[in-house]
Amino acid sequence: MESASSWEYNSLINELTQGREQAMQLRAHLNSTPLTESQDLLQSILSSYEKSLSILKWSEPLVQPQPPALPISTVLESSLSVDGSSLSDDLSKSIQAHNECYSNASKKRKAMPTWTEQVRINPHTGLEGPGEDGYSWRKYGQKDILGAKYPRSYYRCTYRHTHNCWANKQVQRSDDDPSVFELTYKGTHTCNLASRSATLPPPSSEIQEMKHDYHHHSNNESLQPGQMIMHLRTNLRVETNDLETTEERSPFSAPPTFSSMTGETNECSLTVLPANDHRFPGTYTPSFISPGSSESNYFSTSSNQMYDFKKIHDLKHSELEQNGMFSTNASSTNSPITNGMFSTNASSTNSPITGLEFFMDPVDLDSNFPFDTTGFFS
DNA sequence: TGCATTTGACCATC
DNA sequence: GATGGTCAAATGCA
Repeated sequence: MESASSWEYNSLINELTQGREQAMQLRAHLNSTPLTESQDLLQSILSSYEKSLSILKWSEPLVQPQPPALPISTVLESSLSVDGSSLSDDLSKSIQAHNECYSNASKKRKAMPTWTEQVRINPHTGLEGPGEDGYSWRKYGQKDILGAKYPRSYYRCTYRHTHNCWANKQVQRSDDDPSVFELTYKGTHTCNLASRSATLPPPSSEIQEMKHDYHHHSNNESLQPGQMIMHLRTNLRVETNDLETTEERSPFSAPPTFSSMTGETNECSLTVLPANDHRFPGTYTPSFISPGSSESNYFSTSSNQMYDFKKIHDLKHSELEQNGMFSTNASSTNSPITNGMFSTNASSTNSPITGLEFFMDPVDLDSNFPFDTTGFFS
């Protein structure tokens, strides 16, 4: 069904695509002369185009049913981690793969959606870990797994009884790389933002232990934000399995790249491995971290709550202001790209992912779109 | 004292 | 019977 809005949508896609192509040409020219600042700026332009295209493509009216929402971090990651010449192709393939995966998964539904993430603890800062998705988890069991070097921990949402939230997750430390944790999420949170604890609980015991070890053996090194971003970009890996349709979830959080699909089991695996792609200087991080001071003033892009971004996206500015989610303060100085930057707050009590930044290019945000970065640079 | 974690036991599935 | 997942009493901590 072709409509005026559809035509406008396509025009917008075309315009953005054209702008991106031109920016990429400019980058090719700039590559011959190492002008770091210009390239950073150019990268931010490209990122903006990619994000816009991603969002537009995901928010396009899809053939029913829509795919389940998947981590927006992976959407953003995908748009940045591919080489500059095939961004659209990769995104299209990802969307197609995701849709196929979803289609397969729908044939064999299980009781709860299940997906897996792999996260790595930063050896120097301990900034990344499985307990840092913004939700409040309560450990209810630990089990030695056959063939696994480390025990598996079982967590459930703290608000299981109070808010009837049946989200679970399992944390399994990797045998091959002890700094890597595999997180298996089962079920989606129904406790939502409003039910989350204002002061988030401490990270998983495994993470605290790891952080202790790392800090003990390291020389109190700390990575600069850019380094942390690159580290995260290099190590972030997200897999999804047996994703279920959840109407409340948004296409904004769909995974961009399905590296593998196992048709027989209807398991869909997503791998986002930026690997050694250093062409993009890390203008994203996958997680928004709670400032820890309010339940409603943060959102995270972690797997279980990617749809939060959509919720925020759907909010009118007035609503955002009323909720105190954002206020204007663009005077951040700790980044080469200062305009329109999200920066995570380092005070989240249960997250070692601190000090990370989420850059937003000016074009992404309405000039009236308020953000409060006041507490982000403490 | 209340809450979170630990850990052995129990249950379900293959 | 083996294994994974969950329960619940015991324990620890602030």
